[in-house]
Amino acid sequence: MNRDAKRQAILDAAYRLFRMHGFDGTSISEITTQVGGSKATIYCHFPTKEVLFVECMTAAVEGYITGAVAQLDASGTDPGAALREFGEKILSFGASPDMVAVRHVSIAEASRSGIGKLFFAKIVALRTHVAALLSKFMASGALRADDADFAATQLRALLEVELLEPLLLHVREGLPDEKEIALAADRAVAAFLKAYEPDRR
Amino acid sequence: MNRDAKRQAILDAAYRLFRMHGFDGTSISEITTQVGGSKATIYCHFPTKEVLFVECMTAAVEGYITGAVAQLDASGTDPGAALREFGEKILSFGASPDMVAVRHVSIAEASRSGIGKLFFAKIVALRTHVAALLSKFMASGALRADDADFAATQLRALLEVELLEPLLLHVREGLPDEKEIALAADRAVAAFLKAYEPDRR
DNA sequence: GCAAAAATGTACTGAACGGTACGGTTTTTT
DNA sequence: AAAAAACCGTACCGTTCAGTACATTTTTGC
Repeated sequence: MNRDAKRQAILDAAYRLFRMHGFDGTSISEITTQVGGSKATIYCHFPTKEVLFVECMTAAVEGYITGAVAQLDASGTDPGAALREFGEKILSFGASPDMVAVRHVSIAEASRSGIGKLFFAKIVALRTHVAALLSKFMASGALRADDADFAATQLRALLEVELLEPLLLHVREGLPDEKEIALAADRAVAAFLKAYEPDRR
Repeated sequence: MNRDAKRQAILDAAYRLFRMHGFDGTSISEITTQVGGSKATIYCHFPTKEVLFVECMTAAVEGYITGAVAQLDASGTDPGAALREFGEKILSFGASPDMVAVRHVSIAEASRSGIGKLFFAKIVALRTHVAALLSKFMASGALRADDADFAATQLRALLEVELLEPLLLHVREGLPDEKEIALAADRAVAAFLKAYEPDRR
């Protein structure tokens, strides 16, 4: 195995364990037994446990935004259809067990090495993309003209409230099925559209 | 000091430390130095560290809902004014450093002894109260008739999204000032009212 | 005032963990 | 093939921690 491949294997195993059991709940020895080799090998790639943690969580969070932005389709002309489709995709992505776990750890270890700040920055980046789409609809008169960034924030809140909080609080587990996701996206987008429909006078 | 008083003193000190540093970050010895006495005393009141944790977090979460419901004033007749007032109160309460810390720990230790489930149950209880208020407005025609429970959920999402997430992710600290809270409540309630205004036709 | 119950201090156990040392082995590079 | 780098296993160090044992003192109930 290559040096880089080894390094990546360590990161992968560490990511999986950190994601499942958090920072304190994961021991270096555990990582070595998963990835093979010995502790010394890990400490020749990463100076401390915390550096290893930050590095693999950073990569995971980077993947989060990349995957989410890919769901955005700016070609539509009807806000309802476009937002519903985006909402379903983003929910089935963001409510997946992996992503819930990443989010969980990001909050739990928020004060450790700025992993929370990083996660927040990624959310802001995603919001910017959504805001651009909303801006387009506002310019065309399909939506009421208003602060597009803030509208994107509210849309995210409406999308996430129904499914994400129960998952984060471990009240339910597993990926909700398609019907449920579609329903949640529908209810959120419906409220959002009413809140941002063009003024009727 | 009374036996009950001692027990309460232990709970208070433990609560403060757990709230600040989480479960793993707090040691029993630390609690003893804060409360006086020795470890043996703690272990004669609580069988394990986890039981102590659950007991004081449970009390804290109970207080959460009690304090929040007390903010509800069902006497008003104008939804905008009533919800804005409720929103401001609930935000300045829920965004306080103590409550943010409780929420933080509730998520971080969600899988430990069902503290997450308990927290969720309390949120549902609060939602029920808000839904009753919304129902009243829906019945009077001040709001569009719809699922009041779900409307309360969406209202909470809109209220919390602007201030709470940055606090949970440690992107900002301290209690936001009154102006900011009023603004956040205003924006959330404005969107909510638009989404739930009676149909005009 | 006395007996029972509870609180206290100290010292300890046993286990887990992060991180290091080191000598032998494999892999890569030149 | 030789030299260099990376890898491996094992043993170890120092520390921290939950929880216990026990003898002593304080508080409480009658």
